[in-house]
Amino acid sequence: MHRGGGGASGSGQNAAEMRSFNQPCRTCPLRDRPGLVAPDAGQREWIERHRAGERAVPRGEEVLRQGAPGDRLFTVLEGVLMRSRLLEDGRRQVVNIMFPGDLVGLQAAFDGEMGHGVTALTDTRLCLFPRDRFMELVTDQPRFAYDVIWLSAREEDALEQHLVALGQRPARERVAYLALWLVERGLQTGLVAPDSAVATLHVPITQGQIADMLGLSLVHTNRTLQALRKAGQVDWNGTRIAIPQLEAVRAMVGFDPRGLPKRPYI
Amino acid sequence: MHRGGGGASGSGQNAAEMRSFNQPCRTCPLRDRPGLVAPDAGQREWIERHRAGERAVPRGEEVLRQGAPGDRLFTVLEGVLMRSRLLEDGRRQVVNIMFPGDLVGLQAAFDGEMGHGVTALTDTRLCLFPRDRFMELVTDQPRFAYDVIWLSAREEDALEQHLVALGQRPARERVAYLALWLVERGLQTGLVAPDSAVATLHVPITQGQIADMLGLSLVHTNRTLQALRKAGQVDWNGTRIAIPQLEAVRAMVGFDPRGLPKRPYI
DNA sequence: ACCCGTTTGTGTCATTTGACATAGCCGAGC
DNA sequence: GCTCGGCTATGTCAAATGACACAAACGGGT
Repeated sequence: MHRGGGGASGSGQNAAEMRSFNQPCRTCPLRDRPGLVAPDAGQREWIERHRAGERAVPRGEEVLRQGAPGDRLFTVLEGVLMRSRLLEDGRRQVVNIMFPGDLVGLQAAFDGEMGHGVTALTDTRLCLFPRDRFMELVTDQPRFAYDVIWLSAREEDALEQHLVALGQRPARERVAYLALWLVERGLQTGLVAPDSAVATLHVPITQGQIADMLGLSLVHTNRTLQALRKAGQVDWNGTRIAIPQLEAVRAMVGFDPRGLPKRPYI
Repeated sequence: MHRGGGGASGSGQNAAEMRSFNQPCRTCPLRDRPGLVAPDAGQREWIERHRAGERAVPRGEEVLRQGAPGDRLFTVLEGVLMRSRLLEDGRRQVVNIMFPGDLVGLQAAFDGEMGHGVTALTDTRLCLFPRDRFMELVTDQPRFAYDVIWLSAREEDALEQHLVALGQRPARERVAYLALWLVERGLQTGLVAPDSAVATLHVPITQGQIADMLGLSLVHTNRTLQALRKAGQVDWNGTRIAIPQLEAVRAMVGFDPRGLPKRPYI
């Protein structure tokens, strides 16, 4: 993990640490998110029939462990999570960051086993579907099939963008890219105020996690963050990403505004 | 593209360079591939009704151009293709390599516009679906929806693996990883003889393309290839990837045998 | 057989990034 | 208020990788 240094943490998580409860879809916190299209009443009814309630996961907790059986799927209702893969020797790659509305665990639903772990970066609420019931939903209701494919395609697109960043961008651009990507996702999901002078996303992410996402060493990540801060381009401390000149950073990173259609969710 | 050097190519491709023809699904070349599960007669009938014939694309030709309208999808019937993204300034990231049975163009079917280009590495045959007809197929026939989601999940998994390679592996491991990944895909799709003493895949890939896939410079890629060759681990020339000790390389790369379930196709 | 553009190979040097060591900081728990 | 562990910061040095320049091999077209 982030090239030496750092502790293993490990964190003895178990299902008991999640609180479980149930709210009707009518009151789903996703309903008013600006970048999301809410399902209609008919769809909500189907969802309510197939889901298995909600889970609250506190910040830092592992939601799904790599290698665990892929017997459930989640929609993120509230909060931000991190998806990461561990190598045999302890190196870690953070693969993507998940925002409200995102569907988590799809790949393992076929593989049988989670290829990556999922950890809550903030306190989080999740909407749980047992695998089999989810599959019923998808095969019985074409509209959901369509939406799942839609979400899949978007997730794939995000991974492609990250791949480009890792493959082609030097450290500075890479960090700026990630900051921008996160803020844009925040804008989409209503976590970033669209009108404030400086676009700002509040999420606690350590420099070690940034390093593990961007394939940089912890030390170099630290120095790059400072350079960007001094240059006034990106101000990223442990809990807050601020991008003073959004347009300038968009230009540096070659931001593609195509990435902002309204997203469905389930 | 591969950090300076190299030519732009460009290649004046147009639809006229593809030959178009039609074969019944009964004779689809994918039917006997070892790692694929063929659709049954009922499914074939639906596919035949929705597809718009085949295309033959010669090696080197661009099948889909980045930025083009995403109004069609392909299943790869024969051959190997490359999916890549161009940055504004000419840098290029090869995102993935597509094998027989893979579905191409799904993401653009929603975005409206191709986020990446697709180029044939070998002479290729494709099975074409107009976007709208494909969507009908998926929404009318749950079985297809399931398979498309399955393929999506697998593609996502592949991109995650590549992401790990770019983020966490040094050049040598990276190249070995890619060689292994390609050979395993070849085994799965019947392009690599499973019983031969040395696992070998015949695909013309230039060192520049390898560099652009792994985020290495052309020169460094060249040197790394030579090192691996001298070490007897991977023998990769422009047209042929041979892995003398498959197990040794699998160990070096931490190969996860979970990745080899039979794949559906459409 | 010849030409010419592409691809591969090699030497030398510059730059980026990583490693290690250490110090300051900050929040959680006693 | 103190201690402790993880996080952030900084200095110095080493290693991996990239840049440039050029030569040799290859391959397709005339």
